[in-house]
Amino acid sequence: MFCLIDINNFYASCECVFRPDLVRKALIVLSSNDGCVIARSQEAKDLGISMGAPFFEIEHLIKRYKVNVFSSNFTLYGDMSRRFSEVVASFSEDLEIYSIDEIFLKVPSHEENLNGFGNRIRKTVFQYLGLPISIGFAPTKTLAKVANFFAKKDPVYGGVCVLETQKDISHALKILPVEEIWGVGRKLSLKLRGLGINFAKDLSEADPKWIRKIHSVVLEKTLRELQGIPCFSLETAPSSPKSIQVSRSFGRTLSKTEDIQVPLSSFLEQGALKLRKRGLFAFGLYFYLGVKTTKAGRLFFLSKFLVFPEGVQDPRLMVESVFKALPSIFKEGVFYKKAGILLINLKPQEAQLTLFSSQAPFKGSSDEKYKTLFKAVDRLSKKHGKRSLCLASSLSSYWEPKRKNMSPSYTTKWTDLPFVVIR
DNA sequence: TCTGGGGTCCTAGGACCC
DNA sequence: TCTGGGGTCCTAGGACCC
Repeated sequence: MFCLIDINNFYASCECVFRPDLVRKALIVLSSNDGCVIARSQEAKDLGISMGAPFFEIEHLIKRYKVNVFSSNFTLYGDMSRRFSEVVASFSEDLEIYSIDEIFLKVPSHEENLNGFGNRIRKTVFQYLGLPISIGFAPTKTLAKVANFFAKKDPVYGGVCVLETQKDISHALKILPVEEIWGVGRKLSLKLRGLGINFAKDLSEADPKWIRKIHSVVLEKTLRELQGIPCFSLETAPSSPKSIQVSRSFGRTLSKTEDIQVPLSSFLEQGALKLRKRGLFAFGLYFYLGVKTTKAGRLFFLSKFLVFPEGVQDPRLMVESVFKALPSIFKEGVFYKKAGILLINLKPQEAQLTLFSSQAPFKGSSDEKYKTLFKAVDRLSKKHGKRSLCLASSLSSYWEPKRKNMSPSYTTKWTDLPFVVIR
């Protein structure tokens, strides 16, 4: 059995821990620049304040109902999240930290009373951290998400919902709207509804092969998970990130080079810090600027990609390269709203000078020889980050073995390259 | 006027190879 | 003149998650 533990209204609940007087009051947390709503207490949700709503649009509600407003404090939330996982880890060794406020758990085999187990976790987390949580139990991760949904929405469960029997599962799927399924987003739910799949039950009863054909293998897995067949396993080992991003909206428009350089270098500094903390080097980096378009709220992004064939971790080096390349996307007189950097191709060690080799057979003239070599360099360049240097090349002749049991042999001669090839 | 920030993964289609 | 079939790799774009 899987179990999904989720903190209710996480950011809002974190703020309440330090302001107990605000428990059971309407409270919201705003994004950076206090632009829009990113978390709401239950009472704020009940007032009709929606997720992601721009602050100016709900200002009248804030005033009328005296809603408590907080700017976000991600350092605090990150710290609470870490403590949350420490407490939960004392209940089971097999756990996956899925997000800042969610943890998947494999239920230890000796736990027979799931409701009791769930209530013990709830009590402990509240006692140690003051955070309210919801818990869902089920045979697959997707179904545990479903169980968690009901544990949170329906007060009859008291925060713990167990979906174990076929009857309970079937009943839950019958009333769960398709867009509430884990992995089914806005677009997909519209598509599914168009096909007459309105509830989770409909998806679970569809033909898996057909679902794969009309959408993807992932949705097929989701379908099987709804049937109780586990397709997504617990990812217990914390994985190394594949990209690191730092970005911000400015809150006002910027149009001078120097004004853009300040946030960019700060982002690179923060990105580099994250790299160092994890012992990673970036072999590529994007930086981008967002310009407001005529369409309300829409941004258009200009970006530039830089390659670091030997890997970077040093922020000064990154800043230098980015500033140098900035004019290629920056224009005087344009008003920028947002900027960011994205570090990719992250690897644990600084690259050594590596020699790559490639072999390609050919017969014939000297022209063909160079053609073959160019091709080999091209292939290597593509394979190893689009920039490589052809330092040397050799030609080998092949000799048939003269006797049985003898391996074929090669003689190698280094060629005189007329020039060095840089790609 | 004012609209977040940080991730992952899949697919389609083209280029290329044998 | 006839013109297969199977594979890999890469990229852009889209969708999803919190």
